[in-house]
Amino acid sequence: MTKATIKDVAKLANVSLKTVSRVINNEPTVRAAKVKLVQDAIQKLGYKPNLAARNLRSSKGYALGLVYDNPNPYYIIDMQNGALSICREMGYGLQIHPCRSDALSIADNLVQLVKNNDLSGLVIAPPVSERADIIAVLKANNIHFVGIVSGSEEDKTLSPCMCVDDRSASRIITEHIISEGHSEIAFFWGEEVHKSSPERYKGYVDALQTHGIALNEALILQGQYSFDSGYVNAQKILALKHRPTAIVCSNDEIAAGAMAAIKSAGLSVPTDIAISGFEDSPFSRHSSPPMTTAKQATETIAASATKFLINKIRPISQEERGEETVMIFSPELIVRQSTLSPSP
Amino acid sequence: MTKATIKDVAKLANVSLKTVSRVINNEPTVRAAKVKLVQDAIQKLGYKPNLAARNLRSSKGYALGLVYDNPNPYYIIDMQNGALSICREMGYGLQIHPCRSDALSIADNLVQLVKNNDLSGLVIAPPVSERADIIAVLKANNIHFVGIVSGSEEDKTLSPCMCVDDRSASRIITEHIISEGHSEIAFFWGEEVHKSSPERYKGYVDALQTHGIALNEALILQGQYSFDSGYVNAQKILALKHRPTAIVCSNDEIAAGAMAAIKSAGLSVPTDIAISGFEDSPFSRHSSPPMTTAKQATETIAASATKFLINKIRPISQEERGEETVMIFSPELIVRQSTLSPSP
DNA sequence: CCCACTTTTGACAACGTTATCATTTTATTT
DNA sequence: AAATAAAATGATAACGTTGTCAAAAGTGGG
Repeated sequence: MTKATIKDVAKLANVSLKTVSRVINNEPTVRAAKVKLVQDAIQKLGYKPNLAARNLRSSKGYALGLVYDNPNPYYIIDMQNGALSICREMGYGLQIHPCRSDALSIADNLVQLVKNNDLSGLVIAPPVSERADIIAVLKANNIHFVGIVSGSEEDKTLSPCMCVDDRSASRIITEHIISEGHSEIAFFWGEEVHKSSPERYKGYVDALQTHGIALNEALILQGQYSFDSGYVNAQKILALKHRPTAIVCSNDEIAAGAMAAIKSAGLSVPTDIAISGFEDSPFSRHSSPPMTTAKQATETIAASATKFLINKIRPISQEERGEETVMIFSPELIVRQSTLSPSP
Repeated sequence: MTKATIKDVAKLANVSLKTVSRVINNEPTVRAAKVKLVQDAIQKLGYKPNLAARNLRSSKGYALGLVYDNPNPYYIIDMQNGALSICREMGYGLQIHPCRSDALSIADNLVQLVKNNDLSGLVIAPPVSERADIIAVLKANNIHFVGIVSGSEEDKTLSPCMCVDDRSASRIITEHIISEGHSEIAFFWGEEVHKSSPERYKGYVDALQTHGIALNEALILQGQYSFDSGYVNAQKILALKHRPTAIVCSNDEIAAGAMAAIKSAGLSVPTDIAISGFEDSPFSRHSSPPMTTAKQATETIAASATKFLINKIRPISQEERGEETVMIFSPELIVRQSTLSPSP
């Protein structure tokens, strides 16, 4: 009773072990009548296949791995939830694997991870997904994976991947700001290791060019994806003799930092300086004023990536299959007060 | 080369399969000389045990599950990282399992989860860990687990568990506020399903009693662990003809909401009303003014829980063992401007 | 109704490990 | 040095599933 095996099921259904196995894996070559017999027996015994045995014989793994190196908990959680929703649907477990993408040994670590935990594949978030060397090692070791990356075209190299079109989104944000009457617009970078940051920068540049606004190097500041970075950079901007009237920030945290700096200098957002973020973190809605930002459908993207990966891994069951290797997702502009010029 | 097995190792080391197995599982009854032989062979071949085979034969699982139902990403991430640090050290994988603690089927789901994914045990965060019915089912199904709960004594029932002493921490926060000269102090609850909230309430009451301050029902408001709840409740408080001079909030998000409401009513924190939170979320440091709060060592707690669980699961290897069934952790008071009365 | 052909089925080996228990080696006692 | 106990080792049988391949059962054409 504690543990029904295929043997028990076979006995009860009066068929061979192999036939039961066939039914379980719904192989097509079993007569309908027997299928029913077996299924009833399975039902009656409450039989559950033994994972270990199955994996041993078929050399398949236990779960998928989710690899990331990202300081933003909101982002990670969305990612996890997206991946998990599909894993559950498909009967996979999900193991998480945060890591430092700048560690030297990371590629080997990932290979180890897969072997040691018998994972069937990896879903890899940026920026790990954007490191060509790591990807190469994975491919060399025949590890199934799918990456989530920033960027729209060029990087077919990194396939298979899900792409987030940060560039367009950033362009759209910037154009929104321009349409609010600004022409002196600063840009705050995040880390360069995250490819999203250069992409977002490109989008900013695109928008300026389209509207014939010249780039002003003095208004473009390097930094990290952090509150403090935004704070510090905003102070620098405030110290300029000729201040910009808007700042496009690479993410919400930077924007929050910038906003704090501006307020503590006695100025106001958006009247004195307009601010935009990127990511739509919960706090962007709660800041005062609420923050204009771009919302990535992180959960959806992670879900798509996971679905793609599982399809890739699975013994091509009939129709499913044939999804694209590269899918593109476009973040959505969310306009809030932090960029809305008071009506004249 | 692709895959070395025990057999290969045995051949190279010129010993039997079983001896190799013994070395791998460091069983004590192998002569040092042979151990060395075998280890060298393992080294040379780059041998890695096959998880599936091992699990099949020994009917053990190879990953732990982390179960939680908590809307706070910072908390979850800390939990995950704490658990993961130990898992890695001990060679376990970690599967995550967020869930709705109010779902009826949750206990069964957990049992399924363990069976389907061959998990060796569960680390369970509140509030799931606090539901006696779920715990009972787990015990009935012989599933190894450890819970993380709020509360200091009474609940030996829920053992094995790691306890967070929310009550004392809340008392300490409240006493700090009293020592700043307040005596009209409101309290904002979180959800009652989280046992942390009643515990924190008790701590608040303890402090008032100790200092001979009478409880004022009008200042005690139900709510949820959310920004909006804090906002709404603060508005209610502000509408009172006799306003309190401080609010003790059940967590940081509530506090952030309350702070926002107070500011948008044109009042100031802490001059008009002092505010305290609980949890030390990153944004509590970045709010203006920065927020007094209590910091839970979430990562440490999760790590301890995980270590405990693994010790429990493992074939008692010599010395290790004998940890307590109930461990208590005390959050630490962090004083920031939101409760500091301006010096007179 | 028989033969060739396709579909369905089952017997048995195999996956890589650990458990059991008998055997050999080493240590201890007399 | 023999006898006995203790420790170390190995041969072989599991664990529960799927892969292989041959046998059995249908199907159709003549």
